[in-house]
Amino acid sequence: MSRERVLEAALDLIDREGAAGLSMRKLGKELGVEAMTLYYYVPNKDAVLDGLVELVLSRVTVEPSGDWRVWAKAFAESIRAELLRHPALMPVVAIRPVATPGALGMVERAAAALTRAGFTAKEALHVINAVSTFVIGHTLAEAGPDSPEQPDLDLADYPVLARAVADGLGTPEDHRERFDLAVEALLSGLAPRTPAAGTPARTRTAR
Amino acid sequence: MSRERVLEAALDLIDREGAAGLSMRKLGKELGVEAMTLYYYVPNKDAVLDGLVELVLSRVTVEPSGDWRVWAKAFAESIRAELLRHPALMPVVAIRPVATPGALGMVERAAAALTRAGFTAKEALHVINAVSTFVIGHTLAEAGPDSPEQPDLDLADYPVLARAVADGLGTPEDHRERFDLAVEALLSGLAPRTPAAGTPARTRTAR
DNA sequence: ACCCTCTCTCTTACGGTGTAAGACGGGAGT
DNA sequence: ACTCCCGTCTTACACCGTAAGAGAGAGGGT
Repeated sequence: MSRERVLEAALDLIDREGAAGLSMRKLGKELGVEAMTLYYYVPNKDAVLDGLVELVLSRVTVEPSGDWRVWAKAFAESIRAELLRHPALMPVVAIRPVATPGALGMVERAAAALTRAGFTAKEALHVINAVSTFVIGHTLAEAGPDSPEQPDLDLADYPVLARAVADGLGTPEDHRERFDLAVEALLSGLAPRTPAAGTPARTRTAR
Repeated sequence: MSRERVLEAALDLIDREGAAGLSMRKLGKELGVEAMTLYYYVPNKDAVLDGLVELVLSRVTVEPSGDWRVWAKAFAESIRAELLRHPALMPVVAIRPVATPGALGMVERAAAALTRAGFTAKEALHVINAVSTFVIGHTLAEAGPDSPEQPDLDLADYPVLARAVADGLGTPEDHRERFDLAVEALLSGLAPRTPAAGTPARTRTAR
């Protein structure tokens, strides 16, 4: 028994029964142990949730080399992929900011690479923020509980919407398509404000 | 007493005590009534939450006229503004898809305007999706519970990050700045795929 | 006058939740 | 043998959402 085993079982349970289905008692049962025993390995339920988010996000990869737009897109795709592996965790991820050393390290690496591409430090963080918040927002909508789909009230007196649905809006491939489209749009619109990019910009401060 | 009064009080309570502080019993007390009485006006707690999201989102405005990028940006800003008015509601908003007639009507109007700007119906919905998911993701990060701010472990062995923070990353103005920056980037990167459009720019390079 | 029905509110109760406080067994170290 | 600590369990509390139904009061029909 260990914190890791607890987190692992919790992730399993959430994948299987949804975020609402995770309770300390059930989690204990899963591990053949009484609920209170968990508190020996984990301070409280929130810590479990935080641990899960950290666990999933720690599997995201960034490999900053070459054209920054290329690896940034791969970064975005990596986040989306890891998140989609555990759709039921999305509401949890959405809510909790991650500030673990691991996550910060990743951000730092990406930011450093961006400064090499001509961005200032602050701009670099803006880019990372834009990409990651976008991916979370998008994936939330994609993996979240699908809309109630109320029986017949929302028929087609929304012609444009109806047309789009007929053209395949909402299918899984469509989700991918609109993710690609939007990420590319976002990245293509981002650029170092200082026009002298290409080669690493000279910084005025000693580093 | 009415559904509206219930929702109003619920929003108040959430603004004051956070999303976790909203319980049927407290909400009843707020209205001088027993908890179970609320169930006469509302089928269950989830319906209250849904109602709140709808309520807040119904105050978002779109006025599609002129350059689509201009009103789309205003649209994005309107969403952000309404969401920021009730930060504690963010986690709730993030989780629940809205499919009320009102919301659909808004989407329909925006989509129709976009088709007039040269987008296909599906592309139009993609644009709306990109903008709204982005705004939600971004605002979630902005208004969500701020990071634990663990005492001293995360000092500056993250030089780029430290530099950015020193430059004002994370201040309220910075949030606005990066929102503007990102929305503009996103919009400038979006365009009807079919080049034969009404008014939009015909240059394919990002400005 | 009666009663009936409808609208609204309350009471009681059940099965769940997170977790604080502390008891208990057993192996390790001296 | 005695102590100490580690890991687990028991019990308990305050809270939650809500199912079931009782009861008060108003209003109309006869």
